[in-house]
Amino acid sequence: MDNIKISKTKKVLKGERLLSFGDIAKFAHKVESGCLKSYVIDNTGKEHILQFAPEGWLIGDMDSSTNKKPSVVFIDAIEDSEVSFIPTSFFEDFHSIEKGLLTEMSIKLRNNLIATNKRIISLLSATAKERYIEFTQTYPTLVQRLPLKLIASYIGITPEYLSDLRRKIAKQK
Amino acid sequence: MDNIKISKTKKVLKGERLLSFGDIAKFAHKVESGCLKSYVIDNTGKEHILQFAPEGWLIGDMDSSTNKKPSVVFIDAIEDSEVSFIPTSFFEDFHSIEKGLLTEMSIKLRNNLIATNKRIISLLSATAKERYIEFTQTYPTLVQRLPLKLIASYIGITPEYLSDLRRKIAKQK
DNA sequence: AGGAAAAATTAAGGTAGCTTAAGAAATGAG
DNA sequence: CTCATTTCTTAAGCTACCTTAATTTTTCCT
Repeated sequence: MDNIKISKTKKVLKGERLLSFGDIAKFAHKVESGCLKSYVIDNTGKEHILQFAPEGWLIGDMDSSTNKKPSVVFIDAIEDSEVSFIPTSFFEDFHSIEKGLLTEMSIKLRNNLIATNKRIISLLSATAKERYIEFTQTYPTLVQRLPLKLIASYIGITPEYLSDLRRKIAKQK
Repeated sequence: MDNIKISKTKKVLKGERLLSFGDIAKFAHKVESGCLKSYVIDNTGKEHILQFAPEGWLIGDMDSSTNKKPSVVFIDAIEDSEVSFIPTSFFEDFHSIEKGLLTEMSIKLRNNLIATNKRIISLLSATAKERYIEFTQTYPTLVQRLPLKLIASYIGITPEYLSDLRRKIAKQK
């Protein structure tokens, strides 16, 4: 959260892991520079990206940190990054949080929920092509910055099929 | 929210609509009895269910009510229900909300976000069969109560294909 | 600059899940 | 109880998207 100054920032290199499957998340992270991703790995070994976190974004596993459960997600740096570590104990008990901060948190939770719901709508009701176009419109800066295979993973298709789609989209112009 | 007593409850009949595409949501709803659904309709005219709200649940379109946008979702009663109407003005400005209620809301937002994230994981990384089994385990009472075609819509498949899956699941026992 | 690694493309063949359509079963209204 | 409506099932043919694998292009490292 913007108000939390208690955490030091740390440099992490591309490829470094901040949370692993099975861990109980002790920190959330605010990205100061660079970019992180959170993702799951399915039965067949394939990676599915839940979130990208470029500068200014928060990332973590709320289920693990809130409920002290082993995490089902991984969090890795996908660029060299500077990241602050926010102890999850900090917002464990909402009752003990000062009102201003709680308000700020609620707004973030609400916005996050709205965004997450949009993604569900998209996954349920749009084709792969539509989801790709939507992604490029919603996150134009990420499109320029991230490998296509990560974008494919985020929108729920294979890199090969995304490549096909891009060719078709380019052709029809 | 549990604390909000200001809203009267109203009976709504199966099939009645509480929110339509294009409306700006003026109310959220707490279901006292019965069941509601929220859903979108895609380009091809197909319905995709975002949420079921049986007794005790809240339902609404947060994006529309927060941002005063025309809604992209519909909310209908799927059983005869008793529903309370919570004016969205009530939680429009988080700063003006009393601390206890804000805490309660934050916890609900957080839990909702955790659940919503699980659904994204499921949509990205599980097969239709796995999603169906997951649904029956997560919402056993809804499975007994709802038409299968609504469950199919929620997990993102057609009723015909769900029927196939159920036959295969039954056979392999 | 040069070689290795990562990312992207292309193409052929495959499958999960969809479409259409028709019939059977269950539910509901009068 | 009966007719109408909704739900569920079955099956055949189809398509969006996947798998595998090979090639090209780009990026990265020293």
